[in-house]
Amino acid sequence: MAVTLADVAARAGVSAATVSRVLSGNYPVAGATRSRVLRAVDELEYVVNGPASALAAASSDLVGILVNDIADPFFGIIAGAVQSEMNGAEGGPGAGPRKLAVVCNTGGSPGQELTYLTLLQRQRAAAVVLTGGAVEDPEHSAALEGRLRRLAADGTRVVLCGRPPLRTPGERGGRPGKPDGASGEPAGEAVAEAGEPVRVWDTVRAEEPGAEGRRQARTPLERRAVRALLPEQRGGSGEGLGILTVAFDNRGGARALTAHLLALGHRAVGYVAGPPERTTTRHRLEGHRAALAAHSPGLSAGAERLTVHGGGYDRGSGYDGALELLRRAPEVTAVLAANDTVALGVCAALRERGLRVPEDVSVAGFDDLPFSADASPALTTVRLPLYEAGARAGRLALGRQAPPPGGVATVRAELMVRASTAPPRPRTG
Amino acid sequence: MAVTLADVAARAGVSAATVSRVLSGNYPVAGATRSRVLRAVDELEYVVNGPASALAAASSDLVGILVNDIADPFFGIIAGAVQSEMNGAEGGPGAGPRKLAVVCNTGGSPGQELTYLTLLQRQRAAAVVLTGGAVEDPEHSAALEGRLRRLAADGTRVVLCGRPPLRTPGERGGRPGKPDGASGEPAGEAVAEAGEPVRVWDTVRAEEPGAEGRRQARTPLERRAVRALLPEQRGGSGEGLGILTVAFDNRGGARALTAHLLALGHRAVGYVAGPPERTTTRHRLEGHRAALAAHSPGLSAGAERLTVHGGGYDRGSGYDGALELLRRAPEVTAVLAANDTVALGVCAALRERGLRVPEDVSVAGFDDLPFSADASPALTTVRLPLYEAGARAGRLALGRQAPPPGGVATVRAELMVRASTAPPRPRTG
DNA sequence: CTGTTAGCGCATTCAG
DNA sequence: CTGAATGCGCTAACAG
Repeated sequence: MAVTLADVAARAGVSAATVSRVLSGNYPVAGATRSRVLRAVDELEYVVNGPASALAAASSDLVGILVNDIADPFFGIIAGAVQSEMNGAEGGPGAGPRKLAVVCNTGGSPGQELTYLTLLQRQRAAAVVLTGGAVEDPEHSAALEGRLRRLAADGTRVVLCGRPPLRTPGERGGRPGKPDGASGEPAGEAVAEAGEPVRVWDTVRAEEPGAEGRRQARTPLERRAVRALLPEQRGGSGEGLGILTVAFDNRGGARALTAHLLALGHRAVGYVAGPPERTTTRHRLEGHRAALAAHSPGLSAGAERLTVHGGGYDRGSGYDGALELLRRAPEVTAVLAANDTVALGVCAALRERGLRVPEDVSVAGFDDLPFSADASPALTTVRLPLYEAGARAGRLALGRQAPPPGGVATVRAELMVRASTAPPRPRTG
Repeated sequence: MAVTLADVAARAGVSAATVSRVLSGNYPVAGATRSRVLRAVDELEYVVNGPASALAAASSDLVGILVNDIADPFFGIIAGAVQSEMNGAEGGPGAGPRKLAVVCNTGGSPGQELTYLTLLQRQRAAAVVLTGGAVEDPEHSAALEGRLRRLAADGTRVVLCGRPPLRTPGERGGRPGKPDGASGEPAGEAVAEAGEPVRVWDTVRAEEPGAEGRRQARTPLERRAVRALLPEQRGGSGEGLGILTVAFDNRGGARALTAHLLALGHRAVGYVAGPPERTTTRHRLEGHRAALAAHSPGLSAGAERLTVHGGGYDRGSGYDGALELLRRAPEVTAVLAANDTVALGVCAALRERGLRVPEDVSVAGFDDLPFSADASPALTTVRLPLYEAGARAGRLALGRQAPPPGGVATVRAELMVRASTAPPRPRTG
């Protein structure tokens, strides 16, 4: 039904191979032939058959981006950044060999996440980018890790963006690896120190993209031999297979934020956190607690009671969480939120209870989403360079940028002090 | 490198054909053989090669969802709904033949839109869903239409969701078609009448999905014959090729909203609209003007001056637009916004100017996004059943639901009166 | 520079 | 019910 290469070849009076060559553009073709072919392509409105092409070349131009919530700007910004890198890649005329960057919405469900990875593996995706916090259930972690390793082993580039790196073999059962210094150290100071700033790398264009790590076994026989093995025998540990990570310094950011509140004089600081099983939630909470502990053991002890976990990172969770917090600890003079969206919900709840922000209660968010700056009052928050991180993840996924040392880049978080935080009101009476 | 069907077959001691059959599940296989195969699949962690499968079967399991702004919940809700339909489809055990629903972010750019459609066509996507308003540039419309018709002709299901149907041949150069009664009639009444309510259809499961309209020419010879023709000779007009539409009653909704304001007593109603070239903007504006005209010619005449076009459907546009509006027409007692997000920006700007909502100025949005109900004040708006519309679009894209009569379903808009609108303050002096 | 020749991995006849 | 054979449309050697 659809037009094929052969049709174009016939119309241009050349062989199919020649057509293929002008379209891929990676092979010398005479100018005259070239334009003749191009014209035929145009006249016939020919569009390459992706599946056939992928089959023959053993590579596809699909890049999957997994997000936890497609309606959340946090992911929108990252995903958009990843996509923008795909386009900038090669702007050849005609049917430029652009990558098809697509986003898959897992809704935060581990099952969906796995399903999408399988689907992408089936499509032999060129790369997969997993964004946002991971769920920490051990069973799921193992399954996820397996899938990712298999993907990587099959030549799909895997990049994590905004989630911690995969645990290394030495840490089985423990916490995720922390290859840089941005993790759970004593943390006496308030400023976030990140492993590696967002440096501008020389864009290392691979001359033959996709030809680096793939196809370990070249001849058919070798391949068969490898395939006869069971998975355990095949893969090795999977380390060094090139699962890259662009991590956020959530701990450092939260620490800075809490330190800011403490410096203002707050002592009863509530925390409306995200769902407990997510890495992002845990890391931010750890940073918060670290700052409290650094200030005084007493504050640290009371932290548990002042923490409320919401069901998600949405406004509703913030609203509900704030009400619960006020019920549990009406004395709070400041509330930290899981993120900016949650913070807005917190503000709404506070206002409804007749409390002014920041006069009665200070509120702070996280992420510095676009709306935070012009909310009223403007939100004090922690800025994460979401776009830059996403762009970098995109470049790593394309192999257009050298991997960071150790495969992990931690991206700096920056405290943004705005109008929603102020010193606590002096006690009257 | 990756495991293949043949490997599984070898390990299970059967032929490749048999493995293929147990995996597709659409062919009788002995129970014993079946389980043996399944075990081999499991042991080898076999994952079907999508490209190969797609090539052989001439069909893929990719479904593309195009959105204008991935960071906008409006699209998030619709896209999420479409995706949810993909999963519910067939929950077979093992590697269930789920569709890979994937969202592509055009950023509202016509060029990107076309690029993505080409990419999806290249992948031989099973279906494509275009969501949200279209850009009305004639050149782009023509190009877009061409692409869609070719997609449809190639067997890809095309569904429009939240945008008007493709113009019919009789209307070349004119407005998009309006097959139902919800368009630009005199509009004397305030209530939105939609073409067809969101009825619950009997879910018509096609026994052999994908086997309906495709493969018009069965034998190789027939196909060659067809392909030898030029596109113009090939496609026909493209009408009846099954480009389905789930349209929103933007006009009716806007009319109802403006009527509500007029009924409250407002006479100076400002409008912070979206970008002028988008269908959604135009339709909502038309509904607004229709309601003004229905009330009195005088109001209609002044409408132009009270309309400000923003650069997008985001908060910033609302903020800027409101400031511009106040500069141009400080007498406004009510402001309509392009959508809820814009409305929030409008509120922020008004507050900053010292105007209270709704005491000094009433504000209303559009769409009824989740945050609108618990904004402060709660936003008066027009509810569009985004999730239902997306779900329906998903079912249509899968061929799981009978197409609406005429290929177009218009979805009702419902006025939601909340706290952000009130009667205008009586003039003092 | 260009044509010819083999597959890529799978679905699907057609025989058994 | 199962196996062998064929071809989907394209790319990648390998000759010319």
